[in-house]
Amino acid sequence: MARAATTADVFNAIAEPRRRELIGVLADGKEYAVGEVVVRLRMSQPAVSKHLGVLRKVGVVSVIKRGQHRMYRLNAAELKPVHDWVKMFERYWTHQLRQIKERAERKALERIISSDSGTKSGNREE
Amino acid sequence: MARAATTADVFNAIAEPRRRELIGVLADGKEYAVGEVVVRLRMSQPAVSKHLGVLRKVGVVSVIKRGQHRMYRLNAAELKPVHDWVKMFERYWTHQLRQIKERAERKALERIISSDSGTKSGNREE
DNA sequence: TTGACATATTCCTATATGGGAATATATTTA
DNA sequence: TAAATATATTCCCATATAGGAATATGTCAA
Repeated sequence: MARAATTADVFNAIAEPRRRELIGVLADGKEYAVGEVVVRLRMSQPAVSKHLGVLRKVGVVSVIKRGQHRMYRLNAAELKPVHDWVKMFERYWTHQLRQIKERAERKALERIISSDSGTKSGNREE
Repeated sequence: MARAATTADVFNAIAEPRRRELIGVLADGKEYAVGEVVVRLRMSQPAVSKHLGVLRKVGVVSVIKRGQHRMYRLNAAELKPVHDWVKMFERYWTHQLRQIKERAERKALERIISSDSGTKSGNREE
């Protein structure tokens, strides 16, 4: 099997740096025409259109026609799955002092345990 | 140019669902041998090794040899860039009531504006 | 209608993938 | 030393890219 499509889910869609930049432009919640994004990011127009297309397929942006322009708007709620997933690890870098303390305690505990029964690399249950 | 390598950065590395599952196993902070992961996720051993290899290249996991085992441990701090980036959009889905109210206000404002000067799709500065 | 403008789509190509199968490389044990 | 065990690596291939260039499509204005 090949790599999953960029349009497979939000995680794949935002893996591309240019697309994150794109989202960054739309981050103020206002709507932008393709041409505006082209100017701001100094990308080619087809590139912008394609990237916006990917983001639209996963729902991260939405479009409405207005005259000859297509106005793109961020649909930030679609980024929530990413936030939810990575939030699980928040505690690893917040509260640095508490974290350092806990790590020290854990190491001390490991020392005590390993001076106990040996190295058999036991079956960590199951 | 082709798509960026999965080892290019954390965003690309975690785009693959199996790798997020892998990280999920290591999420308790303990160290795991490859074989343990193979059993827990019911993936083939080469697949696990390869995925762990990707995660190691971007620094999300670290390895130490212990006997004939390679013990993998999560290096959660490397996920912080993802957290930092997506945190910018937190406000869009928290405080739902406030959010709904703001959206209503915005729409009302837009109605007022559009009944004003027309559709010229003005140059949003710059 | 014709032309100017805004955007999307198609065609191209080098590149990397993920998975399965087979195999190589340790390391422990008998 | 040889077998067993744990893990990594290689080879294979179908698939999808991202970007540039060219072009198609759609919309407004004269």
